[in-house]
Amino acid sequence: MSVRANEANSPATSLRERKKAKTRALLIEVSQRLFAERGYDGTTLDDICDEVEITPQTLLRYFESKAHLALAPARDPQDRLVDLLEDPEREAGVGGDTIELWRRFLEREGDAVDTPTGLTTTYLQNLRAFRRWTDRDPVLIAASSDLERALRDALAAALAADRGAPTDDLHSMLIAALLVAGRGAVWDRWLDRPPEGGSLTGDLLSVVDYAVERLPRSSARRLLRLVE
Amino acid sequence: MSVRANEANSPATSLRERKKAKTRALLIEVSQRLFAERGYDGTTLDDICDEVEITPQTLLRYFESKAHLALAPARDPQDRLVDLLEDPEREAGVGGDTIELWRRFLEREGDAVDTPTGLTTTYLQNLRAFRRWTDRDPVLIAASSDLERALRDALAAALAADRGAPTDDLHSMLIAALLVAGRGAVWDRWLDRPPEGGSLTGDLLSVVDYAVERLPRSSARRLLRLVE
DNA sequence: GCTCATTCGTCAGTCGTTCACATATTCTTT
DNA sequence: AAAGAATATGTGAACGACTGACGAATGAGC
Repeated sequence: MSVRANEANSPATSLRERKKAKTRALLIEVSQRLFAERGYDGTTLDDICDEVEITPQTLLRYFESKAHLALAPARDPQDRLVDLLEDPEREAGVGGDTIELWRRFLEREGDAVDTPTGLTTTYLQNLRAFRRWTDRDPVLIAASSDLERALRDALAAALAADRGAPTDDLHSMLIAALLVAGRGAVWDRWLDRPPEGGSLTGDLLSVVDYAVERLPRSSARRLLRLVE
Repeated sequence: MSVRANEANSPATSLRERKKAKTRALLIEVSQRLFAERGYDGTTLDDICDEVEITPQTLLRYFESKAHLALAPARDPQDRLVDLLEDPEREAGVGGDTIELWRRFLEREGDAVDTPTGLTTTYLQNLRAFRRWTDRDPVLIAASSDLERALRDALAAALAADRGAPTDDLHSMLIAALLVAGRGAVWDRWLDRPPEGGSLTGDLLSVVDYAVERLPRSSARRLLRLVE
Protein backbone atom coordinates (compact mmCIF):
# COMPACT_ATOMS: atom_id res chain seq x y z
CA MET A 1 0.00 0.00 0.00
CA SER A 2 0.80 3.68 -0.12
CA VAL A 3 2.75 3.90 -3.31
CA ARG A 4 3.62 7.50 -3.68
CA ALA A 5 5.83 9.32 -1.24
CA ASN A 6 8.06 11.62 -3.30
CA GLU A 7 6.83 15.07 -4.07
CA ALA A 8 8.88 17.91 -2.73
CA ASN A 9 11.69 15.63 -1.58
CA SER A 10 13.74 13.26 -3.76
CA PRO A 11 15.51 15.86 -5.90
CA ALA A 12 16.62 13.45 -8.61
CA THR A 13 13.23 13.22 -10.28
CA SER A 14 13.34 12.52 -13.96
CA LEU A 15 11.41 14.60 -16.41
CA ARG A 16 8.95 11.77 -16.87
CA GLU A 17 8.18 11.55 -13.18
CA ARG A 18 7.82 15.29 -12.90
CA LYS A 19 5.31 15.36 -15.74
CA LYS A 20 3.38 12.52 -14.17
CA ALA A 21 3.29 14.24 -10.81
CA LYS A 22 2.13 17.41 -12.51
CA THR A 23 -0.77 15.79 -14.34
CA ARG A 24 -1.67 13.90 -11.22
CA ALA A 25 -1.83 17.07 -9.17
CA LEU A 26 -3.72 18.84 -11.93
CA LEU A 27 -6.25 16.01 -12.10
CA ILE A 28 -6.91 16.26 -8.39
CA GLU A 29 -7.20 20.01 -8.51
CA VAL A 30 -9.54 20.16 -11.49
CA SER A 31 -11.70 17.27 -10.34
CA GLN A 32 -12.14 18.73 -6.87
CA ARG A 33 -13.27 22.00 -8.34
CA LEU A 34 -15.68 20.37 -10.76
CA PHE A 35 -17.06 18.08 -8.07
CA ALA A 36 -17.69 21.08 -5.88
CA GLU A 37 -19.36 22.95 -8.73
CA ARG A 38 -21.48 20.25 -10.33
CA GLY A 39 -21.49 17.43 -7.78
CA TYR A 40 -19.94 14.00 -8.07
CA ASP A 41 -22.56 12.43 -10.29
CA GLY A 42 -22.86 15.63 -12.28
CA THR A 43 -19.23 15.47 -13.27
CA THR A 44 -18.20 12.93 -15.88
CA LEU A 45 -14.71 11.74 -16.55
CA ASP A 46 -14.96 13.47 -19.89
CA ASP A 47 -15.60 16.80 -18.18
CA ILE A 48 -12.44 16.43 -16.15
CA CYS A 49 -10.37 15.13 -19.02
CA ASP A 50 -11.41 17.94 -21.31
CA GLU A 51 -9.80 20.46 -19.00
CA VAL A 52 -6.67 18.46 -18.33
CA GLU A 53 -6.49 17.54 -22.00
CA ILE A 54 -6.10 13.82 -21.62
CA THR A 55 -8.47 10.95 -22.34
CA PRO A 56 -10.50 9.09 -19.70
CA GLN A 57 -8.44 5.99 -20.37
CA THR A 58 -5.33 7.88 -19.41
CA LEU A 59 -7.00 9.23 -16.31
CA LEU A 60 -7.72 5.68 -15.25
CA ARG A 61 -4.04 4.92 -15.52
CA TYR A 62 -3.43 7.56 -12.88
CA PHE A 63 -6.32 6.61 -10.60
CA GLU A 64 -7.94 3.25 -10.17
CA SER A 65 -11.40 4.74 -10.58
CA LYS A 66 -13.33 7.98 -10.52
CA ALA A 67 -13.91 7.34 -6.83
CA HIS A 68 -10.21 6.97 -6.12
CA LEU A 69 -9.60 10.27 -7.84
CA ALA A 70 -12.26 11.89 -5.71
CA LEU A 71 -10.79 10.48 -2.51
CA ALA A 72 -7.17 11.26 -3.34
CA PRO A 73 -7.05 14.29 -1.03
CA ALA A 74 -8.10 12.08 1.87
CA ARG A 75 -5.90 9.20 0.86
CA ASP A 76 -2.64 11.07 0.67
CA PRO A 77 -2.33 12.11 4.33
CA GLN A 78 -3.57 8.70 5.38
CA ASP A 79 -0.87 7.05 3.31
CA ARG A 80 1.68 9.13 5.11
CA LEU A 81 0.45 7.79 8.44
CA VAL A 82 0.43 4.25 7.14
CA ASP A 83 4.01 4.66 5.95
CA LEU A 84 5.00 5.79 9.42
CA LEU A 85 3.16 2.90 11.05
CA GLU A 86 4.76 0.36 8.76
CA ASP A 87 8.24 1.79 9.11
CA PRO A 88 10.36 -1.06 10.50
CA GLU A 89 12.83 1.48 11.89
CA ARG A 90 10.15 2.92 14.13
CA GLU A 91 11.09 2.49 17.75
CA ALA A 92 8.78 2.79 20.66
CA GLY A 93 10.49 5.90 21.92
CA VAL A 94 8.72 9.17 22.53
CA GLY A 95 6.44 9.79 19.60
CA GLY A 96 7.10 6.39 18.09
CA ASP A 97 4.22 4.82 19.93
CA THR A 98 1.32 3.82 17.70
CA ILE A 99 -1.34 5.54 19.75
CA GLU A 100 0.80 8.64 19.78
CA LEU A 101 1.10 8.61 15.99
CA TRP A 102 -2.64 8.15 15.76
CA ARG A 103 -3.18 11.10 18.08
CA ARG A 104 -1.01 13.32 15.94
CA PHE A 105 -2.84 12.21 12.82
CA LEU A 106 -6.14 13.17 14.40
CA GLU A 107 -4.71 16.49 15.54
CA ARG A 108 -3.81 17.40 11.99
CA GLU A 109 -7.21 16.37 10.76
CA GLY A 110 -8.96 18.34 13.43
CA ASP A 111 -6.79 21.42 13.16
CA ALA A 112 -7.73 21.78 9.51
CA VAL A 113 -11.21 22.50 10.81
CA ASP A 114 -10.46 24.12 14.17
CA THR A 115 -8.01 26.77 13.04
CA PRO A 116 -10.21 29.35 11.36
CA THR A 117 -8.99 30.10 7.86
CA GLY A 118 -10.75 31.78 5.03
CA LEU A 119 -11.07 28.37 3.47
CA THR A 120 -12.40 26.54 6.51
CA THR A 121 -16.04 27.06 5.65
CA THR A 122 -15.52 25.88 2.10
CA TYR A 123 -13.58 22.92 3.43
CA LEU A 124 -16.44 21.87 5.69
CA GLN A 125 -19.00 22.34 2.94
CA ASN A 126 -16.92 20.15 0.68
CA LEU A 127 -16.74 17.46 3.32
CA ARG A 128 -20.49 17.54 3.86
CA ALA A 129 -21.15 17.36 0.14
CA PHE A 130 -18.76 14.48 -0.14
CA ARG A 131 -20.48 12.59 2.60
CA ARG A 132 -23.78 13.04 0.83
CA TRP A 133 -22.35 11.59 -2.35
CA THR A 134 -20.63 8.84 -0.47
CA ASP A 135 -24.00 7.78 0.85
CA ARG A 136 -25.33 7.43 -2.65
CA ASP A 137 -22.67 6.22 -5.06
CA PRO A 138 -21.61 2.59 -4.61
CA VAL A 139 -18.11 2.94 -6.01
CA LEU A 140 -17.49 5.89 -3.73
CA ILE A 141 -18.73 3.88 -0.77
CA ALA A 142 -16.44 1.04 -1.73
CA ALA A 143 -13.41 3.26 -2.12
CA SER A 144 -13.88 4.99 1.20
CA SER A 145 -14.63 1.75 2.98
CA ASP A 146 -11.43 0.40 1.48
CA LEU A 147 -9.65 3.44 2.78
CA GLU A 148 -10.98 2.80 6.26
CA ARG A 149 -10.06 -0.85 6.12
CA ALA A 150 -6.50 -0.04 5.11
CA LEU A 151 -6.26 2.36 8.02
CA ARG A 152 -7.66 -0.17 10.47
CA ASP A 153 -5.37 -2.93 9.26
CA ALA A 154 -2.29 -0.74 9.45
CA LEU A 155 -3.21 0.37 12.96
CA ALA A 156 -3.88 -3.20 14.02
CA ALA A 157 -0.57 -4.42 12.66
CA ALA A 158 1.30 -1.59 14.35
CA LEU A 159 -0.44 -2.19 17.66
CA ALA A 160 0.33 -5.88 17.40
CA ALA A 161 3.97 -5.11 16.70
CA ASP A 162 4.07 -2.83 19.74
CA ARG A 163 2.79 -5.62 21.92
CA GLY A 164 5.05 -8.21 20.35
CA ALA A 165 2.01 -10.14 19.24
CA PRO A 166 1.53 -11.82 15.86
CA THR A 167 0.45 -9.49 13.07
CA ASP A 168 -3.11 -10.75 13.03
CA ASP A 169 -3.54 -10.42 16.80
CA LEU A 170 -7.26 -10.28 17.51
CA HIS A 171 -6.98 -7.92 20.44
CA SER A 172 -5.05 -5.37 18.39
CA MET A 173 -7.53 -5.66 15.57
CA LEU A 174 -10.40 -4.86 17.91
CA ILE A 175 -8.66 -1.86 19.41
CA ALA A 176 -7.89 -0.59 15.93
CA ALA A 177 -11.53 -1.05 14.96
CA LEU A 178 -12.56 0.92 18.03
CA LEU A 179 -10.17 3.75 17.23
CA VAL A 180 -11.24 4.03 13.61
CA ALA A 181 -14.93 3.71 14.42
CA GLY A 182 -14.57 6.36 17.09
CA ARG A 183 -12.97 8.75 14.64
CA GLY A 184 -15.75 8.13 12.15
CA ALA A 185 -18.46 8.66 14.72
CA VAL A 186 -17.00 11.95 15.94
CA TRP A 187 -16.60 13.23 12.39
CA ASP A 188 -20.18 12.26 11.61
CA ARG A 189 -21.51 14.17 14.57
CA TRP A 190 -19.34 17.15 13.81
CA LEU A 191 -20.58 17.30 10.23
CA ASP A 192 -24.18 16.83 11.28
CA ARG A 193 -24.32 19.48 13.96
CA PRO A 194 -22.58 22.85 14.20
CA PRO A 195 -19.52 22.94 16.47
CA GLU A 196 -21.33 24.49 19.46
CA GLY A 197 -18.22 25.46 21.31
CA GLY A 198 -15.77 22.57 21.57
CA SER A 199 -12.98 21.80 19.17
CA LEU A 200 -13.04 18.90 16.75
CA THR A 201 -9.50 17.99 17.68
CA GLY A 202 -10.49 17.80 21.32
CA ASP A 203 -13.42 15.55 20.59
CA LEU A 204 -11.34 13.28 18.38
CA LEU A 205 -8.64 12.92 21.00
CA SER A 206 -11.09 12.35 23.82
CA VAL A 207 -12.47 9.34 22.01
CA VAL A 208 -8.97 7.93 21.85
CA ASP A 209 -8.72 8.40 25.60
CA TYR A 210 -12.10 6.78 25.97
CA ALA A 211 -10.99 3.76 23.96
CA VAL A 212 -7.66 3.43 25.72
CA GLU A 213 -9.24 3.76 29.16
CA ARG A 214 -11.51 0.88 28.42
CA LEU A 215 -8.71 -1.51 27.66
CA PRO A 216 -7.64 -3.85 30.41
CA ARG A 217 -5.26 -1.81 32.50
CA SER A 218 -2.27 -4.04 31.93
CA SER A 219 -2.76 -4.02 28.17
CA ALA A 220 -3.29 -0.29 28.17
CA ARG A 221 -0.01 0.14 29.99
CA ARG A 222 1.77 -1.93 27.46
CA LEU A 223 0.06 -0.17 24.61
CA LEU A 224 0.97 3.23 25.84
CA ARG A 225 4.39 1.93 26.82
CA LEU A 226 4.07 3.52 30.19
CA VAL A 227 7.03 2.74 32.36
CA GLU A 228 6.07 0.99 35.56
CA MET B 1 -35.25 -0.62 6.66
CA SER B 2 -35.97 -4.33 6.49
CA VAL B 3 -38.99 -4.33 4.29
CA ARG B 4 -39.90 -7.94 3.85
CA ALA B 5 -40.98 -10.13 6.72
CA ASN B 6 -43.81 -12.27 5.43
CA GLU B 7 -43.06 -15.63 3.90
CA ALA B 8 -44.57 -18.57 5.65
CA ASN B 9 -46.62 -16.43 7.98
CA SER B 10 -49.24 -13.83 7.01
CA PRO B 11 -51.80 -16.19 5.47
CA ALA B 12 -53.78 -13.58 3.55
CA THR B 13 -51.22 -13.11 0.78
CA SER B 14 -52.65 -11.94 -2.48
CA LEU B 15 -51.77 -13.59 -5.75
CA ARG B 16 -49.64 -10.62 -6.66
CA GLU B 17 -47.54 -10.90 -3.54
CA ARG B 18 -47.17 -14.63 -3.92
CA LYS B 19 -45.90 -14.27 -7.46
CA LYS B 20 -43.49 -11.59 -6.40
CA ALA B 21 -42.16 -13.70 -3.57
CA LYS B 22 -41.80 -16.60 -5.96
CA THR B 23 -39.78 -14.74 -8.57
CA ARG B 24 -37.74 -13.16 -5.83
CA ALA B 25 -36.87 -16.53 -4.37
CA LEU B 26 -36.19 -17.91 -7.82
CA LEU B 27 -33.87 -15.01 -8.60
CA ILE B 28 -31.86 -15.68 -5.47
CA GLU B 29 -31.71 -19.38 -6.12
CA VAL B 30 -30.67 -19.11 -9.76
CA SER B 31 -28.19 -16.33 -9.17
CA GLN B 32 -26.51 -18.16 -6.30
CA ARG B 33 -26.07 -21.22 -8.46
CA LEU B 34 -24.70 -19.26 -11.39
CA PHE B 35 -22.37 -17.24 -9.18
CA ALA B 36 -21.02 -20.47 -7.74
CA GLU B 37 -20.58 -21.96 -11.19
CA ARG B 38 -19.16 -19.04 -13.16
CA GLY B 39 -18.15 -16.53 -10.50
CA TYR B 40 -19.63 -13.13 -9.80
CA ASP B 41 -18.01 -11.25 -12.64
CA GLY B 42 -18.53 -14.19 -14.95
CA THR B 43 -22.28 -14.01 -14.49
CA THR B 44 -24.17 -11.23 -16.24
CA LEU B 45 -27.63 -10.05 -15.37
CA ASP B 46 -28.72 -11.38 -18.74
CA ASP B 47 -27.55 -14.87 -17.80
CA ILE B 48 -29.70 -14.81 -14.70
CA CYS B 49 -32.68 -13.22 -16.39
CA ASP B 50 -32.65 -15.72 -19.22
CA GLU B 51 -33.31 -18.53 -16.78
CA VAL B 52 -35.89 -16.70 -14.74
CA GLU B 53 -37.44 -15.34 -17.93
CA ILE B 54 -37.61 -11.72 -16.99
CA THR B 55 -35.67 -8.71 -18.22
CA PRO B 56 -32.74 -7.13 -16.38
CA GLN B 57 -34.84 -4.02 -15.84
CA THR B 58 -37.36 -6.12 -13.96
CA LEU B 59 -34.67 -7.77 -11.91
CA LEU B 60 -33.51 -4.34 -10.82
CA ARG B 61 -37.00 -3.66 -9.55
CA TYR B 62 -36.58 -6.60 -7.20
CA PHE B 63 -33.03 -5.84 -6.15
CA GLU B 64 -31.32 -2.51 -6.02
CA SER B 65 -28.30 -3.86 -7.85
CA LYS B 66 -26.55 -7.04 -8.88
CA ALA B 67 -24.62 -6.80 -5.63
CA HIS B 68 -27.78 -6.62 -3.54
CA LEU B 69 -29.05 -9.70 -5.28
CA ALA B 70 -25.82 -11.50 -4.50
CA LEU B 71 -25.97 -10.50 -0.84
CA ALA B 72 -29.65 -11.27 -0.35
CA PRO B 73 -28.97 -14.55 1.48
CA ALA B 74 -26.90 -12.64 4.02
CA ARG B 75 -29.30 -9.73 4.21
CA ASP B 76 -32.44 -11.67 5.00
CA PRO B 77 -31.41 -13.11 8.37
CA GLN B 78 -29.83 -9.81 9.29
CA ASP B 79 -33.06 -8.00 8.55
CA ARG B 80 -34.83 -10.35 10.91
CA LEU B 81 -32.43 -9.38 13.70
CA VAL B 82 -32.84 -5.70 12.90
CA ASP B 83 -36.61 -6.09 13.06
CA LEU B 84 -36.28 -7.62 16.49
CA LEU B 85 -33.93 -4.88 17.66
CA GLU B 86 -36.21 -2.15 16.42
CA ASP B 87 -39.36 -3.69 17.86
CA PRO B 88 -40.73 -1.08 20.24
CA GLU B 89 -42.58 -3.81 22.15
CA ARG B 90 -39.31 -5.47 23.06
CA GLU B 91 -38.86 -5.50 26.78
CA ALA B 92 -35.66 -6.09 28.61
CA GLY B 93 -36.87 -9.40 30.01
CA VAL B 94 -35.09 -12.68 29.50
CA GLY B 95 -33.99 -12.82 25.90
CA GLY B 96 -35.09 -9.28 25.18
CA ASP B 97 -31.72 -7.87 26.00
CA THR B 98 -29.79 -6.52 23.02
CA ILE B 99 -26.60 -8.39 23.73
CA GLU B 100 -28.64 -11.54 24.19
CA LEU B 101 -30.30 -11.08 20.79
CA TRP B 102 -26.90 -10.49 19.28
CA ARG B 103 -25.60 -13.70 20.86
CA ARG B 104 -28.46 -15.70 19.42
CA PHE B 105 -27.87 -14.18 16.01
CA LEU B 106 -24.22 -15.24 16.14
CA GLU B 107 -25.23 -18.71 17.33
CA ARG B 108 -27.37 -19.21 14.28
CA GLU B 109 -24.63 -17.98 12.00
CA GLY B 110 -22.08 -20.21 13.62
CA ASP B 111 -24.24 -23.28 13.78
CA ALA B 112 -24.71 -23.19 10.03
CA VAL B 113 -21.02 -23.97 9.86
CA ASP B 114 -20.54 -26.00 13.05
CA THR B 115 -23.27 -28.56 12.61
CA PRO B 116 -21.90 -30.88 9.94
CA THR B 117 -24.33 -31.25 7.06
CA GLY B 118 -23.74 -32.54 3.59
CA LEU B 119 -23.94 -28.95 2.46
CA THR B 120 -21.57 -27.46 4.99
CA THR B 121 -18.49 -27.81 2.80
CA THR B 122 -20.25 -26.22 -0.15
CA TYR B 123 -21.50 -23.48 2.13
CA LEU B 124 -18.01 -22.63 3.30
CA GLN B 125 -16.63 -22.73 -0.22
CA ASN B 126 -19.35 -20.34 -1.30
CA LEU B 127 -18.50 -17.97 1.51
CA ARG B 128 -14.82 -18.03 0.64
CA ALA B 129 -15.56 -17.41 -3.02
CA PHE B 130 -17.84 -14.58 -2.08
CA ARG B 131 -15.22 -12.97 0.06
CA ARG B 132 -12.78 -13.11 -2.82
CA TRP B 133 -15.24 -11.33 -5.08
CA THR B 134 -16.14 -8.87 -2.37
CA ASP B 135 -12.51 -7.86 -2.24
CA ARG B 136 -12.50 -7.06 -5.93
CA ASP B 137 -15.83 -5.65 -7.08
CA PRO B 138 -16.56 -2.11 -5.87
CA VAL B 139 -20.33 -2.39 -5.91
CA LEU B 140 -20.13 -5.59 -3.92
CA ILE B 141 -17.85 -3.91 -1.41
CA ALA B 142 -20.28 -1.04 -1.12
CA ALA B 143 -23.29 -3.28 -0.62
CA SER B 144 -21.66 -5.38 2.07
CA SER B 145 -20.25 -2.35 3.82
CA ASP B 146 -23.76 -0.91 3.76
CA LEU B 147 -25.00 -4.14 5.26
CA GLU B 148 -22.49 -3.87 8.06
CA ARG B 149 -23.33 -0.25 8.68
CA ALA B 150 -27.04 -1.03 8.96
CA LEU B 151 -26.25 -3.76 11.47
CA ARG B 152 -24.00 -1.50 13.51
CA ASP B 153 -26.51 1.33 13.54
CA ALA B 154 -29.36 -0.94 14.59
CA LEU B 155 -27.24 -2.43 17.36
CA ALA B 156 -26.16 1.01 18.51
CA ALA B 157 -29.72 2.31 18.60
CA ALA B 158 -30.89 -0.75 20.53
CA LEU B 159 -28.03 -0.48 23.02
CA ALA B 160 -28.78 3.21 23.47
CA ALA B 161 -32.44 2.44 24.07
CA ASP B 162 -31.47 -0.17 26.66
CA ARG B 163 -29.43 2.40 28.52
CA GLY B 164 -32.05 5.09 28.21
CA ALA B 165 -29.59 7.19 26.27
CA PRO B 166 -30.34 9.26 23.16
CA THR B 167 -30.40 7.29 19.93
CA ASP B 168 -27.07 8.62 18.74
CA ASP B 169 -25.31 7.87 22.03
CA LEU B 170 -21.59 7.71 21.30
CA HIS B 171 -20.82 5.04 23.85
CA SER B 172 -23.43 2.71 22.37
CA MET B 173 -22.13 3.36 18.88
CA LEU B 174 -18.63 2.36 19.91
CA ILE B 175 -19.77 -0.83 21.58
CA ALA B 176 -21.77 -1.71 18.50
CA ALA B 177 -18.74 -1.05 16.33
CA LEU B 178 -16.70 -3.33 18.57
CA LEU B 179 -19.27 -6.12 18.38
CA VAL B 180 -19.60 -5.96 14.61
CA ALA B 181 -15.88 -5.64 14.04
CA GLY B 182 -15.28 -8.60 16.33
CA ARG B 183 -17.71 -10.72 14.40
CA GLY B 184 -16.03 -9.75 11.14
CA ALA B 185 -12.57 -10.51 12.45
CA VAL B 186 -13.54 -13.96 13.74
CA TRP B 187 -15.23 -14.83 10.46
CA ASP B 188 -12.17 -13.70 8.54
CA ARG B 189 -9.89 -15.90 10.56
CA TRP B 190 -12.24 -18.82 10.31
CA LEU B 191 -12.40 -18.53 6.54
CA ASP B 192 -8.65 -18.10 6.23
CA ARG B 193 -7.60 -21.03 8.35
CA PRO B 194 -9.19 -24.45 8.78
CA PRO B 195 -11.24 -24.92 11.96
CA GLU B 196 -8.50 -26.75 13.91
CA GLY B 197 -10.74 -27.98 16.68
CA GLY B 198 -12.86 -25.20 18.16
CA SER B 199 -16.31 -24.21 17.03
CA LEU B 200 -17.07 -21.04 15.11
CA THR B 201 -20.01 -20.33 17.38
CA GLY B 202 -17.78 -20.55 20.39
CA ASP B 203 -15.26 -18.15 18.92
CA LEU B 204 -17.95 -15.68 17.91
CA LEU B 205 -19.50 -15.70 21.35
CA SER B 206 -16.18 -15.41 23.14
CA VAL B 207 -15.49 -12.17 21.31
CA VAL B 208 -18.79 -10.84 22.60
CA ASP B 209 -17.69 -11.76 26.11
CA TYR B 210 -14.38 -10.09 25.43
CA ALA B 211 -16.10 -6.89 24.33
CA VAL B 212 -18.55 -6.87 27.20
CA GLU B 213 -15.85 -7.57 29.77
CA ARG B 214 -13.95 -4.56 28.62
CA LEU B 215 -16.78 -2.17 29.23
CA PRO B 216 -16.78 -0.23 32.45
CA ARG B 217 -18.39 -2.55 34.95
CA SER B 218 -21.31 -0.30 35.75
CA SER B 219 -22.15 0.17 32.10
CA ALA B 220 -21.76 -3.53 31.47
CA ARG B 221 -24.21 -4.22 34.26
CA ARG B 222 -26.73 -1.89 32.77
CA LEU B 223 -26.12 -3.24 29.31
CA LEU B 224 -26.64 -6.78 30.40
CA ARG B 225 -29.48 -5.65 32.61
CA LEU B 226 -28.06 -7.64 35.47
CA VAL B 227 -30.16 -7.28 38.58
CA GLU B 228 -28.17 -6.01 41.50
C1' DG C 1 21.87 9.09 -32.61
C1' DC C 2 19.70 4.55 -31.88
C1' DT C 3 17.27 1.24 -29.43
C1' DC C 4 14.11 0.09 -25.90
C1' DA C 5 10.65 0.34 -22.55
C1' DT C 6 7.12 3.08 -20.90
C1' DT C 7 3.31 5.96 -21.67
C1' DC C 8 -0.37 7.77 -24.09
C1' DG C 9 -4.28 8.18 -27.54
C1' DT C 10 -7.67 5.89 -30.44
C1' DC C 11 -11.13 2.62 -31.31
C1' DA C 12 -14.33 -0.53 -30.13
C1' DG C 13 -16.78 -3.00 -26.92
C1' DT C 14 -19.04 -4.86 -22.36
C1' DC C 15 -21.81 -4.33 -18.60
C1' DG C 16 -24.58 -2.31 -15.07
C1' DT C 17 -27.93 0.98 -14.56
C1' DT C 18 -31.57 4.48 -15.67
C1' DC C 19 -35.45 6.58 -18.11
C1' DA C 20 -39.67 7.13 -20.78
C1' DC C 21 -43.31 4.98 -22.60
C1' DA C 22 -46.38 1.20 -23.82
C1' DT C 23 -48.49 -3.13 -22.43
C1' DA C 24 -50.25 -6.62 -19.50
C1' DT C 25 -51.80 -8.40 -15.22
C1' DT C 26 -53.91 -8.18 -10.77
C1' DC C 27 -56.96 -5.77 -7.47
C1' DT C 28 -61.04 -3.13 -6.47
C1' DT C 29 -65.49 -1.37 -7.14
C1' DT C 30 -69.85 -1.37 -8.79
C1' DA D 1 -69.16 -9.86 -14.43
C1' DA D 2 -67.20 -5.73 -16.28
C1' DA D 3 -64.99 -1.27 -15.93
C1' DG D 4 -61.51 1.22 -14.03
C1' DA D 5 -57.54 1.95 -10.89
C1' DA D 6 -53.19 0.29 -9.45
C1' DT D 7 -49.31 -2.10 -10.10
C1' DA D 8 -45.89 -5.09 -12.61
C1' DT D 9 -43.55 -6.03 -16.58
C1' DG D 10 -41.61 -5.44 -21.21
C1' DT D 11 -39.35 -2.51 -24.87
C1' DG D 12 -36.12 0.57 -26.71
C1' DA D 13 -32.83 3.74 -26.10
C1' DA D 14 -29.33 5.87 -23.88
C1' DC D 15 -25.53 7.06 -20.46
C1' DG D 16 -21.32 6.41 -18.21
C1' DA D 17 -17.64 3.85 -16.00
C1' DC D 18 -14.45 0.72 -17.18
C1' DT D 19 -11.51 -2.75 -20.18
C1' DG D 20 -8.76 -4.48 -23.84
C1' DA D 21 -5.97 -4.43 -28.12
C1' DC D 22 -3.14 -1.87 -30.98
C1' DG D 23 -0.19 1.71 -32.79
C1' DA D 24 2.20 6.13 -32.09
C1' DA D 25 4.85 9.17 -29.44
C1' DT D 26 8.21 10.22 -25.88
C1' DG D 27 11.67 10.07 -22.57
C1' DA D 28 15.73 6.88 -20.80
C1' DG D 29 20.03 4.45 -21.36
C1' DC D 30 23.83 2.83 -24.20
